[in-house]
Parts: sequence; structure tokens; C-alpha cells
Amino acid sequence: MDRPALVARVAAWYAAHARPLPWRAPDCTPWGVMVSEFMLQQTPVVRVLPAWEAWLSRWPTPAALAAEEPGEAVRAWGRLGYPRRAQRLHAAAIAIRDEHGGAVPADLEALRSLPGVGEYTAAAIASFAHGRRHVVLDTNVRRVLSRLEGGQQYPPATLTRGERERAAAWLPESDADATAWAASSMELGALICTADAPRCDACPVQEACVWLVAGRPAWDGPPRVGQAYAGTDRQCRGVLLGALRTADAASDDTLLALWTSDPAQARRALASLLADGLVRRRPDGSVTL
DNA sequence: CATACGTGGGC
DNA sequence: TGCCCAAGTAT
Repeated sequence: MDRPALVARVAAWYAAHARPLPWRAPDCTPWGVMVSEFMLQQTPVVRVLPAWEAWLSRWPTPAALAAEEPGEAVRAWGRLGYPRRAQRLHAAAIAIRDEHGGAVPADLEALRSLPGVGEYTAAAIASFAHGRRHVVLDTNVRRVLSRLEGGQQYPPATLTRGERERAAAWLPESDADATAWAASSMELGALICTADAPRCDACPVQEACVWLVAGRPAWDGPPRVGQAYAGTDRQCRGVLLGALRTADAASDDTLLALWTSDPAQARRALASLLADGLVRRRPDGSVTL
């Protein structure tokens, strides 16, 4: 089976099995798509759902968000994680208001220039919000192609040129087919071709999967590095930020008292939050979002 | 190119 | 119980 035939199979599977996510609804605005893409960067769909609804109700347009203080965006981000994404989304909203007439750009380069919009997100917004044809290569698609055509259980640790070329070879010719492929290949990776315990028996392209046909050989590449968290600066920053989300403001001492295992680390974390602009110092000396 | 950057659910 | 993972970006 050639690639177009496999693409068609995935499209048919998608039509029958895709999740009815609100940012994929026909009436969802480009801004709604953009907000979803920011929230979905490293955060699971189930946790994004309620936050996305609340965010769009409160800030239905880029201009609405741009009119707010960035600290409000960080507070509304809640516990989605990586709060700098909220900060960048706010900054992107300002750029859209000031440089794009308030409309989310459709041009890839214009999108890339926005804070927090990298290679993947730019292609995703152009594709899902504007129907443009682009290679949309996220962790799901990388894994799907790695298995389906590469015969490897996992893709390389960092996105390679070879992966981009392979993905380009799969991209259908028309805008409509390309955007459908982007959405369906991602969904396949999210629901069937998962990182662990993939449901190959339910896969629409199982006969063509090199990895499956080879007997699902175990990963034999370099050991994949995990993400440490307990005791890290990241966790410490999260604790301090968590307190600030529910308080109007706090003193340094109050904040530092939240992390007693390593006082020096706590001071460093507070300093880095200030330096990142995630936290700001008020005239009275207290700190706030 | 490797590393820092939050958070919580599942096994 | 830890360890792995989740629609990445910026440096």
C-alpha cells in the first residue's frame, strides 16, 4: 500500500474515532485554536479541556487578553504547568493586537515570530486554524512515522532533518487533505500508537507498519532520559508560584518558608522567577504575579 | 545540541 | 512506589 492509500485509511479511522474536542469544532476561532496549542504543549488533553473553556470565555479574542495584566494570565493558567507559556501567550496576544490587526496570522513566518510559537505550533495553527498545508510534526506524528515507516519503537531524542523529510513525503498535495492528515496522524498517535502499550490491533494501518510486522522489536537505541522533578529548582519554583496564584501578594519570608529543605535553593528560585518576569516586586516590597 | 522549564495521572 | 509520559519552546 502506498502512502496516499495509508493516509486515506487514517482519515477514515479519524472520521469514526476522533475525540470531539472543542478546538476542532467548525465554529472554533483561530484564537481558540491558538490557545489550545499553547495549553497542549506538554500538557494532556484532559487537563487542558476545562482550562481552555474558562480561558476562551474570559478572553474570547487576542485583544481581550492583551488588555489584561500578564500576571492575570499566569494566574488563570492555574496548574497546567510551565506557566511561562501563559506569559508568552499574553505577549503573543499583544503582538497580534499591535502588529496583526488583532487577527491570528496565517503566515508561517509571522506565526513563528510570536513568543511561544515554535516550529510545531506555527505549523499547527496555520494548518488547523487556517487550513494551510504544512508538515505538522509533533511527538505523536514522530512516533507514528517512526514505527510505521521507520520500524523503530521511538523516534530520535531530538527532531532530525531525516524526520522532517520523511514527514514531508507523507504530506498530501491539497490543503484539505494535508490538514486532515495533520489532525488524523496526531490523533492516531494519541489514541492508538501510544508511547507504551500501543493498541496495534485497532490500528487502521497495522498491515503496513514496519515495526509491527517486525514483531514490535524493543527499543535498542540510546537510553531515553527521563525528567527528574522531586527536589529540583522546577519543583521549588512551582511551590512558590502556587502560593502566589491564590494570594494577592506575599513577602519574601512567607514564600521562602514554603521551601525549607534547601533555603539557598528557595532564594535562587525566587530570584529566577523575578528575573523571568513570572513574578514581580511591588513598591511595598512584596511580590506578586 | 543538550538542558531547563510544571504538573498530575497511570501502572 | 517511583518512573514514564503528555499537541514544545527558548537558549
